[in-house]
Amino acid sequence: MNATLTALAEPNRLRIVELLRDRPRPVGEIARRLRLRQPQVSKHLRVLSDAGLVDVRPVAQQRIYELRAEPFDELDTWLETFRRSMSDRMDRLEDLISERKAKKRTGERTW
Amino acid sequence: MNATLTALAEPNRLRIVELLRDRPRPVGEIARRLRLRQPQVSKHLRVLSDAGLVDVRPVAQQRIYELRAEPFDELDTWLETFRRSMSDRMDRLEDLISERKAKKRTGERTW
DNA sequence: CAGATATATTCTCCTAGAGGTATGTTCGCC
DNA sequence: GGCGAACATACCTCTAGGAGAATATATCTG
Repeated sequence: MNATLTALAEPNRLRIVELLRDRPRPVGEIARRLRLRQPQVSKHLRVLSDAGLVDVRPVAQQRIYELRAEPFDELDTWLETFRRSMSDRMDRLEDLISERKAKKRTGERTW
Repeated sequence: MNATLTALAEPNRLRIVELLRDRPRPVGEIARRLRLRQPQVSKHLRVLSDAGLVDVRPVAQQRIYELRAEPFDELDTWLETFRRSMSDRMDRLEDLISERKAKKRTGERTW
């Protein structure tokens, strides 16, 4: 989880990931499109690979990098539980507000 | 987007966010629960606040911090488009494989 | 095998940012 | 008004990691 977030937190790595979202690509193409130097791209891809975000597939001298689904699924699951508890809290807050308004109408003391 | 990821990429900040997921809390309580020193917690909360991940609400000398929903919604949207294109690619790959198998059966040359 | 192409690795430099300690600030209470 | 509690800020130190340049490695072509 933290590995995934750390990997994605770097701006150029995020750009790389967004490039790979469309389709798998070789290192050189990524470097050209993002106007980055090849060694930097290789290094960023290394980090993404270590974090399990991408897979490599050699084709001749090229290395085709592509995204792996799992980390994104995990992130999604994590977010899901998040959005759930946050909307729960919202619901409770709204309940509290409705309750308050109701009591106000009857002249009852609120909170 | 990047601000959100950067804020969440720090381990202790992630722990703080997960603590706040349950309910809003004052600084001292966060520090106690996570066994962190108060200044560190304040600094991390500052980062989270600047990134728009939390809101503050003063109550006497306490500052109650709570999560904001928006950044998580954005992350969710971003992830959505991701999962969509990735499963699309999977679908296309599966199509390719089925097609290949079909041609193989008829003796036609594949790829 | 020589040369070209594609990529990875290494080293050095430099900056961002995390932790620690001390201090500032605000509020409540006697 | 003085004291304590809760929090923020400032300053210092130290390390992780990103950028750049040079070099190593692998593979294809002739």
